[in-house]
Amino acid sequence: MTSRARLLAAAAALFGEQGYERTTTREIGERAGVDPSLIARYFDSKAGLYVAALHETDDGPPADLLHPGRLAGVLSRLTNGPGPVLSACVRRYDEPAVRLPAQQELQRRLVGPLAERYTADGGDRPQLRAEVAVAAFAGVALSRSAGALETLAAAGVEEVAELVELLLRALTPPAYPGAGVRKGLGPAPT
Amino acid sequence: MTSRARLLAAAAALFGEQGYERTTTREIGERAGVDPSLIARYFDSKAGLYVAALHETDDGPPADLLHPGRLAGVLSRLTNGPGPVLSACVRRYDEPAVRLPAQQELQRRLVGPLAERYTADGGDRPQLRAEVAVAAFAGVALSRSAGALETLAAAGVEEVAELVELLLRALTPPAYPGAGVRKGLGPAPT
DNA sequence: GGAATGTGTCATCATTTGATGACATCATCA
DNA sequence: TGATGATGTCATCAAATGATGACACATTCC
Repeated sequence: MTSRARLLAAAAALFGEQGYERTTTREIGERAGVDPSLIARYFDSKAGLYVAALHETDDGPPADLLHPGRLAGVLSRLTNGPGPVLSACVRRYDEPAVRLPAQQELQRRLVGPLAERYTADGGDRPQLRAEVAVAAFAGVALSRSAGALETLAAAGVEEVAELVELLLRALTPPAYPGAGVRKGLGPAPT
Repeated sequence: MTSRARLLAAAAALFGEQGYERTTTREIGERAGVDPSLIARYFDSKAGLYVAALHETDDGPPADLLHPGRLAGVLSRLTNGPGPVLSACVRRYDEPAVRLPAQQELQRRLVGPLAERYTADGGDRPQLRAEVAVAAFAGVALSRSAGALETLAAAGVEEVAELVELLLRALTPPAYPGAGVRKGLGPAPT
């Protein structure tokens, strides 16, 4: 594997585990087995490497979080760390060169698909509900990997996914008070 | 106001706005109008000041997040920033001297009361559900102040509180699939 | 008055971090 | 062979940051 690719992989992993600011270029170089100065050569700067690494963790076409199995899939993929995209949801990045691309990825991968589903289901403010849903999901996923909530951190992926699914479904229009009819929600989770 | 108190207030504000790591002692000193070296005198270290500031933002006896009005209250108090306690939920603090106290405050102020309510309501794993609820709430609150989710950041407190209440209520036992009976949940939010 | 204690001011240190440039090494190709 | 460009190695810089100690000033108390 080329040094450039090694740097990219190491950066994606470390940014995902620790976030942008707490990851140092020296650390990236060490994990990649590559001199850190090569970061400047191939990506200009740490911020450039971050942006490049963002697309590295991309896993195919974005799927709805409520798509069967997707929730558990995303959760289990985050056992090694929160991932750069979800971190961007909660953190305040000072450098715009970092914040903007992360924001776009967030919208494209998670918020967008959910907003489509909510729109299709009808009801008010689908975009807002989608963002609340993603924010809540991010909170759970990040808390789980942060470890401050011990029971949550120790719980299994299945268990957590089940509860989060309840959360996300609560935001679909039928759950609004007064709208009593529940659409088909698929089989009840075990 | 004494210099010590000024430092404490400035620290509580800045730690809340930016988190622990991104807040520098010089910044705290500047906002407090006090020489940063006094931090070492009164609180030993930056970590010591953080722990002291944690209790500074304490607002009376901890109340259940589902207590009427409390949700909007907490949310509106966070307009200036996420607050140190919620940040601790999602972030991975390396220094144990910082992580442990923050973790305790989190449990005492937010998770504990919710767990009590969930326990009283019956159902499985009240502690886990309480932690998921707090994590989801933290995600929404932090995302709102982080600004990466634009619609959420622009939405009013009332609107957001209403949606978050839906989330939290979805975790009470009656919302589990198969348990169709809804207990009295109080008046439906407007 | 004078010691003692508390409080504020300043200079400075050691470390970390992102970035840069000089130089060596190697591959490709004419 | 020798030139050219890509790639790797190393030393080093400038800035930021937490921490520390020396010193001055004030207040209190005997």
